[in-house]
Amino acid sequence: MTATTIVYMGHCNLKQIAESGQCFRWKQLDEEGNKYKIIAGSRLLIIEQNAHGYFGLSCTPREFDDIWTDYFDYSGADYSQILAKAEAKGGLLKDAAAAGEGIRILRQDPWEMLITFLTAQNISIQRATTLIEKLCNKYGQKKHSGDTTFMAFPSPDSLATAKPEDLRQLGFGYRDKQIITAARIVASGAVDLDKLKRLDHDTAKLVLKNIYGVGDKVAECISLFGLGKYESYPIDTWVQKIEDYFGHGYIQKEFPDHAGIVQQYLFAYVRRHGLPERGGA
DNA sequence: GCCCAGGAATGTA
DNA sequence: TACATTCATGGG
Repeated sequence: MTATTIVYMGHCNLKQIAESGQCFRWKQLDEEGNKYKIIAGSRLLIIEQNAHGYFGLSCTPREFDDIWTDYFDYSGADYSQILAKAEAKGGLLKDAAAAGEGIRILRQDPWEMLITFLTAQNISIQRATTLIEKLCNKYGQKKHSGDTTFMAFPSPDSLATAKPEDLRQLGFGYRDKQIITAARIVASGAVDLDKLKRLDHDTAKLVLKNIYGVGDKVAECISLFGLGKYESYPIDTWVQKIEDYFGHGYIQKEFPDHAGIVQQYLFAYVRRHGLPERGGA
């Protein structure tokens, strides 16, 4: 990689983030899961995790400061504090913190999150990754970074003019209309996703759910990964079991400002260890 | 062939 | 409010 910049990033584990289900355009480049090609919007970053929290990056120090520190969420939450609080609770929360240590909430483009989680509904993460790659190849713009060529995430304009039958042909199934109508709403300016960042969570969620195909879970994912709202709490089929275990609303009550981060730890736990033995908290 | 995959919209009671 | 059904498709 060219222009190697070495930086320290605490509480960051690339493999953990890559497997956390929030990013669909990370490609593992080595055997161990220490090196990835990341495409975010229309940017590319090669990143490699070395020992003791040091990382090699394919960008200049200035690009790291201007773009990637924000992407990796180094201007927001104090992860060590949240981890410590979860550990102190003991039981499953302690185990979840251990299972999820190193996960960070990536601050991604809300437009990209909208289309990504519309795509990912009711299919496996692996299949969603394949579909999104096809979408970028067909509707994205070709970009260059050094000697590497890559496809940027498609613009709203580009997807707004896509044909339903073409999306079907790619394998999107019934999501074709959802994606095209969402693209048209954003391309027309009827919904300004970036402005949602300045609204409170509940209001932003109402706007999102008003988009055809966006239900509770997808809205929470967009809010968490695209709007940077840590209080968002996506409840999927796995986390639903966790809710049954703790009692409904327990996590959000105990971590009102950071439920989404804890949700990521719990998700990491159930995917690795399966569901906990019995209920009660 | 059957079942599931980090769901959402619609209909029914 | 709480369930049930439908929607497409690929992979195990």
